[in-house]
Amino acid sequence: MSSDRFRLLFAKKASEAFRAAYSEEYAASGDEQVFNEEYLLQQLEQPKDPSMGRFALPVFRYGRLLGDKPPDIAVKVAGRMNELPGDSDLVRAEAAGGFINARVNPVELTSDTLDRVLSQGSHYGDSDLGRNRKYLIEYCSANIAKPYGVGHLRSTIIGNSLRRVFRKLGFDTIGINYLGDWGTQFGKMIVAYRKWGENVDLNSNAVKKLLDLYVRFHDEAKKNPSLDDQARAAFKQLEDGDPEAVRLWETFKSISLAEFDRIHRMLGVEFDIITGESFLNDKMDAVIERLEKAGLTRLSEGALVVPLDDPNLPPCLLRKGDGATLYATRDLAGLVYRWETYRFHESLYVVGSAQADHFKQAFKVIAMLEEAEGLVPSERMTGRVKHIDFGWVKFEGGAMATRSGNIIFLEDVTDKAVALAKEKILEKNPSLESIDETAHQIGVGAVIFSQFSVRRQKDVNFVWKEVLNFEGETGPYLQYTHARLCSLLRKYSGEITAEIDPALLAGAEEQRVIELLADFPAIVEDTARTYDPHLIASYLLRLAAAFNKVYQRKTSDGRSDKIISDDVNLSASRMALVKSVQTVLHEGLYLLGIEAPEEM
RNA sequence: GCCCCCGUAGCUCAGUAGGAUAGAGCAUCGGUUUCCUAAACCGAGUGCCGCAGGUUCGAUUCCUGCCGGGGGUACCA
Repeated sequence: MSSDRFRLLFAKKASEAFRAAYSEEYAASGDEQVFNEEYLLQQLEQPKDPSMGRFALPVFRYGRLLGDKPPDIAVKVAGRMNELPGDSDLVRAEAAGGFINARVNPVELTSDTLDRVLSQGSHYGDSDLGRNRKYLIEYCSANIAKPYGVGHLRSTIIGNSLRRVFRKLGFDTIGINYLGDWGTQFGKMIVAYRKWGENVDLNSNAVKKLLDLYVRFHDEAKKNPSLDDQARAAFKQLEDGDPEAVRLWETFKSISLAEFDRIHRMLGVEFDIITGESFLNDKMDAVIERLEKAGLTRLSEGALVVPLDDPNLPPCLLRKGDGATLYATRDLAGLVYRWETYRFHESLYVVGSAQADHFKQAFKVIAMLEEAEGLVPSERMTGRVKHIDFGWVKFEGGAMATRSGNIIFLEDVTDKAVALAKEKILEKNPSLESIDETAHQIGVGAVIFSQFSVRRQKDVNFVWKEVLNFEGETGPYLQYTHARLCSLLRKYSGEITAEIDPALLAGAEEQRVIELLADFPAIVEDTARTYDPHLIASYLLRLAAAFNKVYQRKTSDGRSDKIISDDVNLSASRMALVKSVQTVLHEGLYLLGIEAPEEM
C-alpha cells in the first residue's frame, strides 16, 4: 500500500504520541527505531472491515517494550495523537483493542480522490516508477504448426495485461512473442507431411489439417518407435539447411503466423516484437563457445552439457548426441541476446509452471557463466530474469494435451461466448445499434476474465458452464456496470467537475466507493510487484459491487434513490462519483485487456 | 526415490510481506422494476482453514513431519 498524505500524517503523529505518552520507557528502550515514522508507516495495515477505519496500526508488539497492555497503549497513544496540534481534522485516531484505527476525514478524502481521478482521467494511477527502465515480457509463445488452444490463452492474456500494467507505471516495456518455430517437433511434422500429407490441401483450414498430421504422428509412433528417429533426423536436416526441409518448415510457419495474427486481433492482444526460436539459430554457437571458454561444459553420454552445482537439477543440455540443439540452447542464446541488446531492468517469461525446472536450469547456467567470467554486478542479468509461472488450464477437470488431440480450440470457446452474448442482447436490448461488435466485446471479455478469476499460480478449470456464465463475478458484470455508468453520463446534461460539496457523498456506501477509488494506484503497483493481474480483476469486482449498492439503493420510503434528480447539487456530486468510477473501471478493464462497451 | 505447486462453505475461489467476529461468487430458497439497462440489488446458512507438532503476545498465513491432488525429474518444448 503506497503512502498518501493521510498515512504520512498518521505515522508522524503516532511517532510523536508514543514518545510523549511513554517518555521514560521510550528513553529506556534503547530501540527508538520502532517509534520512528518510517517504521510506523510500514506497520500500517488494512482493517478486516472497512467500517473500522481506512487503515490501522497494531500495537501488540509494544506491549513488552513499554510494559503496558496493548489495549491500554492503544488508548493512550490514540488520545495523545488527537491532542497534537496541526491538521487535527485530517485523520483521527481511534483505539480498538490492540489496534489504533485511522478515521480519515471523509470530506478531505472525497475531494482529494475525485479531484485526482477527474483531472487525470485514464492517467489516474500512472507512475514514473519505471522511468528509464526497460522491461521485457515474453508471453504467448505458441508453437507453430499447432492449433491455438485455451492453454496458450493463459500466457497470452497474463502477458498482455502485464505489458499494459508496466507501461502504466512508466517502464519502457517490450512485449515479445517468442514463437516455437524450431525444434524436433518440426522433424515430426516434416516426417508426417512426407508420409501422409501429399494429398492434403493446405489452402483451407490448414491449421487443423496440420494438427491432424501431428496427432497421427504420435499415434503411429507408439506402434512404430523408428518414426521418432526419423523425426530427429529430419530436424537435423532442417538445422543443416536441407532445401526441401526448409521449404516445408516455411510453409508450416507462414500458415501458423497468419492464424496467430488473426486470433490476436480477435482477442485484442498486442506485441511489440514477434520473433521465434529460429531467430536465434546463428547466435547459439557464440554462447556455447562462451560456456566452453569459461570451462563449464562437459561431454556426457555423447551430449554437450553444463553440469549444475545444484543436486536437484539435472545438467543443462546444449547439444544432443547428434549435434542438434535444444530448447535450452536457444533460450540461453535468447537470454544473452536480450541482455546485450536491451540491458533490461527485468525480463519476464510468462510460461506455464511445467517448465519451472527448465528456467531454473537456464538461469543457473547464466549465473554460473557470469560468476566464472567475473563480471561486475552491473554487467550481470542474474536476478533480473524471472519465470512468471502459472497453473494449468484444465478442461472440465481433466488435462488437455495437443499430442492426444484432447484440446479445445480457443476460437470454439470465443465463438460460443460471442453467440451467447448476442442472444442476451437480442433479449435485453434489441434496439442496440452495434449488436455484433458489442457481442464480440462481451463474449471475448468473458473468456479473458475467466482466466483472471484465480491467482496466477493456481490451476484454472475450464468449465463451459462457468465461462459462459455472465452473472456474478464475471467480465460481463464489470462491463454491464460500466455500461450503466455510461448511460448515466449520456443522460446527465450538467457539467461534471470535482468542485462539488463532499458532504453530499458522506453516506457509507458512497464513502466505500471513494475509498476503493483511492486504492486504485496501489492496486496497480501491487499487480506489478506480484506479476498477477488477478489483483486488478478482484479489485474491479469490489469497485463495481460497491457502486452498484449506491446505484440500487432505496430511500427509507422504498423508492429508488436516483443518481440524477431534481436536486441539482446532489446530482452534480453523484455524477462526479459516477464519472470517477466509470474512468477507473474503464482503465482497469483496459489493463486486463478487456474492452468496455458504452452500451450493452 | 528426489524437487516444485496446491489442499479454506455443497461447487469455484479470495484472504494483500503473521493480527481484530475467516469472506465473495455459483448453486438453493424468498424478496425488489409506475422501469437513471433486473447481465443488477436485498435477505436467508453452512466452515476441526487437509492432519499433527513447533516458533510467536497472536498462525488460514512462517518452520518441520505426515496424508491427499497435480506437475517436473538430460538428448521434447
